[in-house]
Amino acid sequence: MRTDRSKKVVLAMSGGVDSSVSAWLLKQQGYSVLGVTYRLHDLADKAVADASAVCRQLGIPHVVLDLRKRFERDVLEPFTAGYLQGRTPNPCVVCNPVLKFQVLLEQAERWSADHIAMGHYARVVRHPETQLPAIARSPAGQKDQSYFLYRLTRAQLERLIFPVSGLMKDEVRQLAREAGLFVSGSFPVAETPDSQDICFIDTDYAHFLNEYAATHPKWQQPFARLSEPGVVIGTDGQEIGRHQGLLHYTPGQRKGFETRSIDRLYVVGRDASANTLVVGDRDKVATDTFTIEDVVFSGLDSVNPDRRLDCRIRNTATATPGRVNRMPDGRYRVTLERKVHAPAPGQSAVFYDGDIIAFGGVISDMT
RNA sequence: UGGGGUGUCGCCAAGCGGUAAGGCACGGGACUUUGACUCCCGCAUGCGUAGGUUCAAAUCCUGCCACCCCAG
Repeated sequence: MRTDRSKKVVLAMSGGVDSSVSAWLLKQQGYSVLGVTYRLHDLADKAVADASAVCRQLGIPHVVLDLRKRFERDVLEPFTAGYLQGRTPNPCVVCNPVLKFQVLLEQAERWSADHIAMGHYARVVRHPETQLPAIARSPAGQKDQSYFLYRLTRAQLERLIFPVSGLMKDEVRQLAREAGLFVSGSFPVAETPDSQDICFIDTDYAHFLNEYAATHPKWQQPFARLSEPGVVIGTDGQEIGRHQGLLHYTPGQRKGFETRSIDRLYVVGRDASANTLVVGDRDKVATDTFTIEDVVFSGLDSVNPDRRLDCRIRNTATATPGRVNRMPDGRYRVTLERKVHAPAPGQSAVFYDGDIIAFGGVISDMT
């Protein structure tokens, strides 16, 4: 007799603590679990081996999907193109809805499962006003990952389960210990390090982009240009130092260039045509207004200019209250109650109604 | 080779006789599923060079070297 669809779930597994404990929890709750591990790039071998070991231990089926082609097309290409346009892209924000969660949905269809699951620290709730499904912040505070999930589609949200959503990170590690989970090489799951930085880069992004460009002829020329050293100027236009190639800088950055100033200086802007880097004092890169585009609504399906919401322009920072106003061209103008440090075109601004994500968009302009 | 000025870490730069501040860069950590920011730690046995004065000199004196400016 076939398992009831409503008790079947497809879970993405990375071999880390969060997804491994998620698998264990789902099984405890009586779900029939299918573990899925993605091969997104060539750094994925360990994840595949580790996830496989956990699945074997839990006695759940495990499939490995080679998504390298899709990942390159849907994540790497836009990421690379974004840097070329002088933006500061956030690959995770794209990868989640377009690839990771979408593939789970596809796999759930194939496996006749009603649910998909991820080991993220976030909750899925319904907004009390609209009854729309939306991501909400995790009670785990510091570890909350809701910011990276604001672009998930309604279809993805409707089926989504976050098994560790009510837990703190150390509680998850404790469960891993109690469950006696091990990854490959008999290394305890509880001791695996937290993931951090871009998953497909093991050096730094500038290094990665140059190598990527080297193997993709169409990118070679433009990236060579972005790697040419040039002049650093102050906001008054005076030359005060040298930079090592505009590719290495993003708004608000303080490091990586040399000046003959005795002050701490931050990247204010880049002039690609003149190959100059403009730097200034910290207050020069703080702003309380900017524009977002490509907006995705979640908990709310529209927004009133009077509505006060909490804005996050990066995952880690505390939120800043503010309002948004729809412009004739479909973009939204953001006005915050306090200045924030260096919002960058290409980065995302996510608006929360309390703990629930109302909507979010991509920063397009600093004005 | 007449006059004036300057030489302290890769870059700025304090110090002005009492035993080398600070900022940037750089290296290492913390933080971080994006870029950044932030926070810790490290970083000149030596102050252009050779002597001298002094209990004690980057700080005073002298020679030399280098660079800059003015006057040729």
